Amino acid sequence: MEFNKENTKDRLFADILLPLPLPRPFTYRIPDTEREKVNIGSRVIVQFGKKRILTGIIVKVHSIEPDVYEAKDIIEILDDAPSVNAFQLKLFEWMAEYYMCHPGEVLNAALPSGLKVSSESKIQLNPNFEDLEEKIPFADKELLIIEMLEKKEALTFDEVSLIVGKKSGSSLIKSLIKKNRIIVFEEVKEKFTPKIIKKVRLCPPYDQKGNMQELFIKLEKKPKQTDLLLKYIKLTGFLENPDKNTTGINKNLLIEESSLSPFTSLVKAGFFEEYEIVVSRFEEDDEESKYAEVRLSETQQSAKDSILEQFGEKEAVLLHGITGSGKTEIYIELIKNVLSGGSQVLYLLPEIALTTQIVQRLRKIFGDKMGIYHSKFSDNERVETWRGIISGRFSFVVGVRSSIFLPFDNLGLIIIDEEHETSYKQHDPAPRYHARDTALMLARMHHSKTLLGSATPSVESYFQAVNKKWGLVELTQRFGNAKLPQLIAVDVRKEKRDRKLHGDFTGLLTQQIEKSLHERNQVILFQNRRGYAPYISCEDCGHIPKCDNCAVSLTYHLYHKELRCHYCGSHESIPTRCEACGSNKIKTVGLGTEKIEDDIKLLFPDAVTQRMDLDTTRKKNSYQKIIEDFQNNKIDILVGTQMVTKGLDFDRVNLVGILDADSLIHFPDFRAHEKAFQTFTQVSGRAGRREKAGTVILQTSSINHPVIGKLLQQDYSGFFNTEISEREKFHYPPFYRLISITFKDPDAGIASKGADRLFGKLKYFIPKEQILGPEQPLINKIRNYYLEEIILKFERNKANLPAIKFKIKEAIEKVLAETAFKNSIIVCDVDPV
DNA sequence: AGCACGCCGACT
DNA sequence: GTCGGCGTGCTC
Repeated sequence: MEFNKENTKDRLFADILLPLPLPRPFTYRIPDTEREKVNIGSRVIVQFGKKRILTGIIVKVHSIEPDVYEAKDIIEILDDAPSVNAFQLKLFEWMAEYYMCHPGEVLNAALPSGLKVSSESKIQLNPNFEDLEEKIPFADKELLIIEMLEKKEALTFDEVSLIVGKKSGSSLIKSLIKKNRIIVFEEVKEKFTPKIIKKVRLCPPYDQKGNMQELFIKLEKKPKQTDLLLKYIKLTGFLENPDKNTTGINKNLLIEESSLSPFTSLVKAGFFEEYEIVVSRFEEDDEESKYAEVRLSETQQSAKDSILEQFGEKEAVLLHGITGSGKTEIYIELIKNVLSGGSQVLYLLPEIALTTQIVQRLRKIFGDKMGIYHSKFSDNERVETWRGIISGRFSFVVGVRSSIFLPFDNLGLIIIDEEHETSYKQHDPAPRYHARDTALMLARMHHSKTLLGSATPSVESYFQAVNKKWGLVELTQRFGNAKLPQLIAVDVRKEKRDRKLHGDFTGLLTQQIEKSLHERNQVILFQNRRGYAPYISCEDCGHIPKCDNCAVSLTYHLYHKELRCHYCGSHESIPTRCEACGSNKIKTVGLGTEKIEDDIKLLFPDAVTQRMDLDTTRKKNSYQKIIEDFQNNKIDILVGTQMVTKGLDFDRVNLVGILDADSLIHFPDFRAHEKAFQTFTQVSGRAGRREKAGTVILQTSSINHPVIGKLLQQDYSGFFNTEISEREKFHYPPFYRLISITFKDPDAGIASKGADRLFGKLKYFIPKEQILGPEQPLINKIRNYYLEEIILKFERNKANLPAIKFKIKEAIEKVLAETAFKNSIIVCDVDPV
């Protein structure tokens, strides 16, 4: 409902949603000067508290004057047209309610920081300063600052520190304020800065071809300037087509390395003019974009038809297609359909997949209609994508988790690729949302359809499909003639008995690696653990070094020569002697990617081995570099973590080794089997992309484990059936919904007491058998906070969850209000992954 | 979340 | 005696 801003003489107020963890919007007065610009969804600048300046969003306009407090004025309305639309506001609200957080936290996660104004504290001389008798003494450094302010008018705190040194900066400022010599003010500025390039063109009348002769005569005795003019003519093609002068030329293209002075003379003489234009940070195609042709196979075509047909009655369809079955082409064709119908498309991908080949491929097809939203993008680039959607420049966005927040107003299709990926769930700061589930809600709001794709669907999604809530399309053949890899499990225990083990490598695996290398093929080795060894231990007393802040053993990193904590990132040097008993017999236990890399280099000294994990890909382009090297056959053996399981399609990989299947399978979590099945299937998919079938070797000590069995047969539905009955039996998703509540406190006793207290409150409205815990999680201390966990289980569609969530929040507030728990933090995670 | 106002220890 | 520790409560 739009408030009639013309027909009222009343004072107008706006409820402003602020990007803070506060329960409700705040009411500000709209100054008469801003009345015309008032729109729901527009950004405003307001003062919040004594000095904070924030960007908020107008969520309501009304004329009800608050009676218990004086509403402050909105400082400025930043937008002429809303930056946030009604769909988004509705989605934010839904997320806050569903994920048990504050709407402001959702807003904070949603708005790219380039859309928030920042304010910076600056100092200036106090105009009212009077010291006629000059009796106030100033220190030398203070005088220095005053001198600077007389020249520059205003300085930031950082600038002050630069002048007088880092330590004394703030104390000098304080002292000057005290002496009334300076005052502090807040400078507000938009963070987004458009990209501007400097251009050059000929001034009239020389923009006419006929006047060229005259110009050359004028420059007769100036060879440098003549050269520059000739260069301009040559680069622009001015003589062939004088219209080219209107678009001019990039200044730095004209100048290049040469001296500026001939150019400056030409400008001064009025022959050239310099001007600036605002350009996009993204490349633009000049050609009228015509979608490149993609030819679907018969199977793909019928899959596509089936998807469209099922969209007729269902809001979502799950595309279950084995690795290499050609899902991407189907997506592309569907996207084309929707785009030509005039609707928008969102294509969600996990972070790592976005860095790979797929984006270039889509770019070739969709050209500049396609926007990208990626966490490695700068703020300015993100704002351009955001604005590009509002302006209609982008009707199709490929993006990561957070792209569900973009200002779509007419979605026709959302594609969630690699639907099972757990990285779609945000863990740490609130909102702890799942992009897949949120996208389904977003689609519903737009009356749009959702296509979920995976080779190994999550149990939850597959359950929706087999229960006919969603449509289901299955692709069981690899595209073209590509063969499925052959999976072999090797019993590590048996090999150990038979003394066939080479360190951590079974006889079969070493043989196969040798064979692959000999055939000039490539090998991928997977180990889901980075570092050299998960921990080190003293051979004499068994002591294991632990992190001081977290309840985990420290991982041994050979390359950096340190022990590191994978939870808080702290590190220390490797001890030469046991810190408990002084023995120097310290051994490494278990294996990580570093050790595998090391051992492989010893076993196969002639092969080029590269490691790919968090530690080798931290730098911006290192991931890309490794991929390229691998693609160009500069690497024979690639050793890596999860990272090697995603979207790497290389023809020459014919062997994949899974070093230790057991650690994933036996991980203490109800989703461990699912995760193991998915991960192993995904890595296996890297082997053998063409006619030749690849080989996957799986080293395990639990050769008879059912998950291994299903995996070897690549029997997804068999796996699903076993898994789903376990889930039903033990009351887990998808039959039950989970909410995890973590109680954190720097004191272990208080954490435990607090969790008990919360439990006591919860049991009044939640049946006891639906509350698990409180219990210490496996890792019971992270970053110096002790953890206690309570898990709540609610039978699907039976409980009134919104009401229960409300009561949970009340209970939490009550507990936190007790003084004993003043340092405690309580975190709710809805649908934890 | 951040920032101010407010009450107790080690220093110019 | 003050500077500064962070504890509590509020922000339209």
